Amino acid sequence: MGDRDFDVQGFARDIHELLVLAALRDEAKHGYQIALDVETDSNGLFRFRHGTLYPILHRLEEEGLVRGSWSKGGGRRKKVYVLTGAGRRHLNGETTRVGEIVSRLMELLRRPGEVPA
Amino acid sequence: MGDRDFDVQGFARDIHELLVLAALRDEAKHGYQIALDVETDSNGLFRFRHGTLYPILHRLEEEGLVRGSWSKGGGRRKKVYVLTGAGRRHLNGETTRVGEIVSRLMELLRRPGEVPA
DNA sequence: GCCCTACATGTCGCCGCTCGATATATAGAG
DNA sequence: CTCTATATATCGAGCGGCGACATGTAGGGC
Repeated sequence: MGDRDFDVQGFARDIHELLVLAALRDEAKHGYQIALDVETDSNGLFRFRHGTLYPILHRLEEEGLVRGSWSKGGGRRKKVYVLTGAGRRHLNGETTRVGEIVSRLMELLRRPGEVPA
Repeated sequence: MGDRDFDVQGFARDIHELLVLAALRDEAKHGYQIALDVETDSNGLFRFRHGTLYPILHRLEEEGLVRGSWSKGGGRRKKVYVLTGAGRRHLNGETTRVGEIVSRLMELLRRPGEVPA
């Protein structure tokens, strides 16, 4: 089991990384688009400031979880990212792990004390 | 609605604060005991380093969510904390809020690829 | 009596991360 | 030709956790 212990800082970072990977699950997108989509899909709950987003994208690319390429089509210069195989596996695996952690967390927080409901 | 947007840093901090408040839900405890209990209750998943725990306790006391008093009984000097009314309300309210956030998060992360028409 | 470990609390500096500010550049509207 | 939205990038400030350091006590083994 993934019983390695929990790192709060890494957890916050992971949430952002996973939101990016999830946004790329179905189609390739450039950074700005990812930010817009995450905000739309979450009804404004989750949002990326660009000072946060771009460094994350660079990090993910370095780790081989996404691959970016500059689109040279006549329009604006955009760096389009696609999910790699490793990225997709990471997304699935970490989603499961995060799901287990939050489920255990909520269990502790909601535990109604000595009186079992 | 609680549609104010999401702060990752505050979220990580809140998790630690809520774990402390939850540990105090049923009985008053001193800091060291809180650390041991959280670790035990979570099977080692969540743990507090004391360099993290004590500052949090001080912060919670300043905010009036817990009240601490030095136990003078013959034993070691311990600062015993009890949950205040405000602390209990905070625990319940924030637990609900965190629950909603993680539920929306997992929804986004687990969303099976939209089947493109 | 003495040492060593577990208990118990506290502070401080480093590091990693987010965020706002700043910079640069282009497309399209008016 | 200016103004705004698009689009990417970097840097400094600030926040928060973590490891290290500091301090002191209780109790068991010898």
